[in-house]
Amino acid sequence: MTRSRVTSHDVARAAGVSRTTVSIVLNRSNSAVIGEDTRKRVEAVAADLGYRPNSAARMLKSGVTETVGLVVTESRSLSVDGYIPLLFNGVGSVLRRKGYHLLLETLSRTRGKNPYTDLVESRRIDGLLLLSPRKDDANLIELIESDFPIVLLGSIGHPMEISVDTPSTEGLRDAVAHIVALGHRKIGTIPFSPPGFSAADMRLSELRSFLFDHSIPLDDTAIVFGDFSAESGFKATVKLMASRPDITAIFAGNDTIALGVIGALANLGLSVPRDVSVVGFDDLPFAGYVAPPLTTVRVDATHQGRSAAEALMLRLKGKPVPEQCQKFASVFIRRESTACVP
Amino acid sequence: MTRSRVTSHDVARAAGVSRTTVSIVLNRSNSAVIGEDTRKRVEAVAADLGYRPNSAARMLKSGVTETVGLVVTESRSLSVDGYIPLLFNGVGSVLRRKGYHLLLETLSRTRGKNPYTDLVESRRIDGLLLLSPRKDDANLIELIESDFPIVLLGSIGHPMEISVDTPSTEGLRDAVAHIVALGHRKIGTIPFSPPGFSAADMRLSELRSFLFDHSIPLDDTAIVFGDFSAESGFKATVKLMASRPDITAIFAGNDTIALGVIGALANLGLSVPRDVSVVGFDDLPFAGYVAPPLTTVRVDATHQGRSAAEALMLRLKGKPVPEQCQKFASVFIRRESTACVP
DNA sequence: GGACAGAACTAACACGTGTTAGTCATGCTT
DNA sequence: AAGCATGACTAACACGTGTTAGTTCTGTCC
Repeated sequence: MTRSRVTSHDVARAAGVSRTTVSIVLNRSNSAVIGEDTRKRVEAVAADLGYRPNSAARMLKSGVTETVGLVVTESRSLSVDGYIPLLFNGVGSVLRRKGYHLLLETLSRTRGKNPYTDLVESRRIDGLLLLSPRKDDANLIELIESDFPIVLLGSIGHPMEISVDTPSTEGLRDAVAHIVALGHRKIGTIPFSPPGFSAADMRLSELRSFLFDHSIPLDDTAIVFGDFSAESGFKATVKLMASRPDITAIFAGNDTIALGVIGALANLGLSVPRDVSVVGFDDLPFAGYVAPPLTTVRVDATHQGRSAAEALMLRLKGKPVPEQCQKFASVFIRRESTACVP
Repeated sequence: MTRSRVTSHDVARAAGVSRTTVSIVLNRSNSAVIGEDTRKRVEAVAADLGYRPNSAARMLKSGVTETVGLVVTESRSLSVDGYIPLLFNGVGSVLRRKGYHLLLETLSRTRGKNPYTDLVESRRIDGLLLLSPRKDDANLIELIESDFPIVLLGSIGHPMEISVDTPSTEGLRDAVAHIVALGHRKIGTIPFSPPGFSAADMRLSELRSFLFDHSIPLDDTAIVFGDFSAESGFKATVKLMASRPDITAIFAGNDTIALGVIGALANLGLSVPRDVSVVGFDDLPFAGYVAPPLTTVRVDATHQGRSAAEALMLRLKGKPVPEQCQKFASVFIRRESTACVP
């Protein structure tokens, strides 16, 4: 199309050898022994002509695309949550090092059938990273059981799955202990997504359970669901404080929501942390630098991305993925958005 | 590898026709007329067998990959700036509709030679979207002049370039007028990146010029460079206020930096907007929901992404890209992070 | 002196597709 | 009745690569 490309045939002719020889030299294959001088000459000519193997031809022949897909469901809303970019960074750094490419697929919920199956069946990718998998995804389960290399970021509890998950347990437990120690008893929460997403569901049930350990109930009036964004945090807080003005501490589903929570409280004339304490989640890069600096639970998104990519690389080589790479501890980070109950 | 795939050959045999007929039917080609009943039969068999054309073979034959590359330089730091995800969203929505795929490439600055040229020369993509291009990028200039389909997000002023840019002019002018009307005369700024990036450079020089129109100088002591992040905004503000405690208004390079600015001011015991006014940039989704809601200059990132993708689609079809699609006005958004000079 | 091993290569196939040129009926015009 | 357009297909090539199964040549061993 744009410019007539230089093929291995051209290199062969220019170097006065056969195309096979060129291929063997450039791929460092040892299916045949090539003399030192010939090898040098071929390499020089290839560099001189600026030869680049056509990736499509190579994929076709070898069946390997050196590409992995990263699928982001629209619900794990790409645009408003600061978590995903960090994850990209982690994934990207590993893939770059391994010479792999990343095919980013954003799903609209409307496309009902076979969302990522297309990628797999058209042989466009060697493996798949899937963000925020859903348990009720029949295509996904089929894909997992077909033994296609796939790594989940977040678990759906399937026995054959390989997942890299960030359970909130430790950090959240410490956060609850911290809040309770400060004297708070009337506690609300704004999960980062509507029910159905495993990570949010798990955080919510863990929160309930840890509070219960301190004999503090978390009833439905204290829960208003958000959707990743600061806007949802703002609106949920307005609703929450209208129905439960007695609340003195709020667990936000993520740091972005926490920003909205603080914004809404300020709008209601309440100061953080003097009147209400706020705990975030994720410890996004901005968390320590806003007003007030966010008390939060750190989940290392970049690390999760790296680990997922590394797990997939292992999987692509047919090697087993060690269990201990699949879980990360979270850590409670105390800053200044929490204080004693007024 | 995983499972022996079903090829067009299999479909042909199962339907009792030739492979050519299968290809013609499924591609709705009109290089030959196929009878209605045959067509139905082929389609039924293909669906039944779950046939998916092998993309590598198709690429090889047609020379079209139906993939575009999106290159993000590391400096336009993916992880800390909320602008890029919005851009992705815009790009993604267009590509999805057109049936294109997105190859995301993150560059590390260290890889000196031919960063994205590889993608192009290995014929892995049909076109390229490049974020934050640099004027001193020799590879880029060569690529543009080779007539490869490439759309820049941000301009480098090359006569042959096609770029989708978001000049800050209108919104920034209004923002300056607003700040001046509030009585501010001692004004500082924290650009979103070190010198060298065209967008940041342009915002800075426009800011200087608009201030000059009101006879207000912007000398070097009032400028501390940031790097997209809230952290950089925080630290730059600490430095700025230490050397110039007389400043009463700060133009932040983007909204994320503005968060850090507000955080730092709070840390210094200064309240926004009572003691110092802060103007953000971009109007990211959280801007209206933080405390205080950010006065900012709106730049529609999603729209920019969409337009860039559409421009590239046109370019790929060999059609001209209309000039008016390549520039967007910015809009001043007044919220509550600005107030009268104390 | 012939067998033989190995070095240094090459001819030819296969990967799965899209497309061009060609075949063979069949019905219609003149 | 000969020509001819048209409908309905198919054989065969090309895309650029990696690889298997040879082929030629040269020096060495019995």
